[in-house]
Amino acid sequence: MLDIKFVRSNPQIVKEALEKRGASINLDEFLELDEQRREKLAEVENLKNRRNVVSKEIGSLKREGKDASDLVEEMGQVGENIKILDNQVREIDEKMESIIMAIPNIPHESLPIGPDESFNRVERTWGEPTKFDFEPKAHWDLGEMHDILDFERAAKVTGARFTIYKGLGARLERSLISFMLDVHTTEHGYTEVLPPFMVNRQSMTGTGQLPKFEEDLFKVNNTDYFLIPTAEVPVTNIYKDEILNEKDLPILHCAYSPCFRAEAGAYGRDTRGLIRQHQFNKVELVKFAHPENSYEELEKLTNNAEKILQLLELPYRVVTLATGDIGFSAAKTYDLEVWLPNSNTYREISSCSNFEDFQARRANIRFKGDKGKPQFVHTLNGSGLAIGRTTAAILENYQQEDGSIKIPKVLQKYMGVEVIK
RNA sequence: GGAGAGAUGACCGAGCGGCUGAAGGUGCACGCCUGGAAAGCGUGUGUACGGGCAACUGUACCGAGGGUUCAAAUCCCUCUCUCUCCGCCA
Repeated sequence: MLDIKFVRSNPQIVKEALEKRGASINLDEFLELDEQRREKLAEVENLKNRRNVVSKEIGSLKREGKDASDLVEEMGQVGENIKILDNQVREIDEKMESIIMAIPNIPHESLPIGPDESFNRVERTWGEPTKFDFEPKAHWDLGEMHDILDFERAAKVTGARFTIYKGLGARLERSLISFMLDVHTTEHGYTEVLPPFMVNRQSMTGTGQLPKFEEDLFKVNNTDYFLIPTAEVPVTNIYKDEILNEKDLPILHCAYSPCFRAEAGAYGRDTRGLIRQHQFNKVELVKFAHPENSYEELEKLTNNAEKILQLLELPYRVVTLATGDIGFSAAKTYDLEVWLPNSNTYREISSCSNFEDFQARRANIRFKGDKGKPQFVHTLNGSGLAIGRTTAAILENYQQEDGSIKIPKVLQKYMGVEVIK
């Protein structure tokens, strides 16, 4: 969420930011409530002060054995008034809360401005789109050909948008998980975490999935738990309500988890293959950074994710999301897009974002140095990478004319074979 | 699932109706001491919100939410979490 003081003193900046995003929020109502709240607060605090002072008087009078019944009676009335005002303040608080929790983050000034993804800016391209002197097959066809991906039986076991990995397919998926975690922990300095795959409502609110996007989540029946849509949620919330030591920043975590997404509103899109599933695997990178250098940390994090694609020798490009395409909680996002030969296009395989203090304020994650007050940390995260889409990219980019699939050099020791045929 | 114990500041830990924002300790910061360090000594050290240019000041906060009371960390109720024992179990 945004800083209420900032909203109060810079309403124009906030309005412009919301406009760039294409979000509509009734900010004036919020500001009006804020004013009302402060009035009521002053009133009730005066009464409470009176109560505190008089209660002490009553105490000393009683100790001296004197009569205090006048004061007691007066305080009875004051107590009633306090109760009424407290309720009014709470009502206003709730209204303000529901408004500010629905306000998205303010986009960073470096973003291209525009209403949709066509305004995204390509920053750089690595490698060349893979060339074939035959018609490249789709990864779902390759998967079924080698009997390593089974979509039909998964539909029988569960439903649409689920996959059974089999044999070397399962092994490829597992190899990618291990490979990515190994690179990030040994070469990039991240500490591995294996978090819970379900979280409570508070955690979902902390990172910004709730209250606005409940329909995108799977909720576990008879509990208040949700299946995580990304490891970002449990890992970011590790330090919820904590004050970190400034010296420990930045804190770097990487985590493997399955991800569960309802994909509401995606009917008919990407219905074939591994691209859009209700359950997929992902290795996530999460950082807790000092506000002074969080944008440098974003560059590094993006580079860390890119490194995986480079080691796998998969062609990709880096794109800065435009103001209208960026996620609710993010201030700036780089998408990494991998080349998929069969669809003849780049597809998102990682999304690396700086949330600044937006999530930290919601989840109450702060740091403190030797001097000075606690401040909110900046949180960042990025996929490093989405495993299912990586598998798809490998199948399509590494396919041979006879349908066999070469295994990228760095994966061969994990796979135990050099080719799937 | 059954029985019991507990949740207090960065951390440990006292307090169990009013004089407690909270003893004591640890940690941390600053100063003294030292050639330098350790030890020792001294001083300081909560958060949020409101008001004030500021010094400062008001309110709230002792797991969360309700209640009793003139007054609650302290009494009552509900919930959450942690620990111990029993049962069950990968």
